[in-house]
Amino acid sequence: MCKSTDPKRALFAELAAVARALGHEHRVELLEHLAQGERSVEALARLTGLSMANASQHLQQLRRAGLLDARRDGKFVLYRLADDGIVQLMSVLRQTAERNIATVGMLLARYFDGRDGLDPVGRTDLVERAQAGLVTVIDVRPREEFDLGHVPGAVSIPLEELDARLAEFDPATEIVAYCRGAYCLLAVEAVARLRASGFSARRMEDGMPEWRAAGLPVASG
Amino acid sequence: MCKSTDPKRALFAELAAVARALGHEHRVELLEHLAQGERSVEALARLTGLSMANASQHLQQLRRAGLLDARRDGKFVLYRLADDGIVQLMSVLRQTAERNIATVGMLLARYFDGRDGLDPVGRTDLVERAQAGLVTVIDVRPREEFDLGHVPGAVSIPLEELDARLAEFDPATEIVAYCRGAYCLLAVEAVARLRASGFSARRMEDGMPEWRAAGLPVASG
DNA sequence: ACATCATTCAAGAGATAGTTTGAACGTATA
DNA sequence: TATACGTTCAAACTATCTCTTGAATGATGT
Repeated sequence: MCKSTDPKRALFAELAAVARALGHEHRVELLEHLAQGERSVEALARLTGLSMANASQHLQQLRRAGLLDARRDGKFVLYRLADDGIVQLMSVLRQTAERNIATVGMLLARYFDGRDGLDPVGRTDLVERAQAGLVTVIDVRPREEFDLGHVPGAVSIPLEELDARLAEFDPATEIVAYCRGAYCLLAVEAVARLRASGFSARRMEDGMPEWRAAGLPVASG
Repeated sequence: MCKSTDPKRALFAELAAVARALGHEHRVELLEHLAQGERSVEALARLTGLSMANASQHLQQLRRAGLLDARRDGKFVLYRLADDGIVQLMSVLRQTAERNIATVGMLLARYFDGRDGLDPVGRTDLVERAQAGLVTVIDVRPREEFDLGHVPGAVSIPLEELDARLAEFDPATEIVAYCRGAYCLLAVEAVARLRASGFSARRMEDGMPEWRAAGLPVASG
């Protein structure tokens, strides 16, 4: 049998260490730049907007994980990918992210689609108008995110349930949809589908994080 | 809003979020078990030695990253991989780790050393050769895992039963054993015992999760 | 209703990671 | 030798992650 418990754990730890090295936005960005060729710390710091010390530390972390090699050339230290396979790793990671995170796939697929040219609804007064029954506010994020906090009076309708639940809406009332925020297009998609079904629908500006940051009331549970 | 100052940054952040979900030893181990099929929290906690609460939290983290789906069945919550592509992601991650981290290579070498130095059998053609009677394929995982899906034509012989069932084998036919995957040593152990008993035996490359991910036929029940 | 079991939640202590700051190190040019 | 510049180091603060504990939730069976 897998008398492997010990060594297996060690292998899992190594895999996790490599994954953890990829687990920071700045390091992903650095790798993306390095995929195009050797770069100095200074060049990378400039490209990413990081401080030199910060960039240097992230690069060393990537090197410790075996993802980068470094060599000295004059006063510069040049970093490069340790292996072409790392490009493949990034590529598979991106595929997984695109399959699994609605945000990414929709961002890439429909960003320039012009589906949402119309003006979004502002945050102010939305709660009062919702509670007065003048508009229906729907939260199209996954239900777990709704549970963690949502606009008071909003109804949770994850995007995948939307088509099945069109009957719940009053055709005479305008629908306002919102989602995660800056880069999330769930609400854009929801508005497009609602309009295609004949409803009056608009998108709320930004999303939940901005709502929260604006100090507006948040309901939960 | 969905219009971004920098959509690239958002993409990097999503990639990093997925990678970070893989960036912990326990979560890698959980994924490795889930690659075999659906499992309850209790089963995973037992398999990994984690407390229920801890296992639950790691599983929820993986689900939030889009790597797992969960469904309720009676009093159990069953988790499974959200996508077969995740097996590929793990596989590429493993390749990178093995290429780049000396310790991984050393660990693997130490474990397979002397027991299974010889080349494993590839997946291709294995089904035809098995059905033509040219080889005997045995599945040495526990029977529950066999029932959830196995290589067509394979015989279920959990490792504990192997010694008692040696008489079932034709000494003239080569035996190919497989188990859970790259880190599972069930098949290595089986091959070692079969060879010690005078049979011609080899290991199949990887295991069931990779077989499934390769789109090859899977028998069940 | 009640008890039971699997799972999740909530809160807190302890550990780890990220960023900034300023100083130290190495290499090149004056 | 002295100076400039790219890079790294060290320390400190903050934020985030991990794990444990004990209670709450949800489904099942008596």
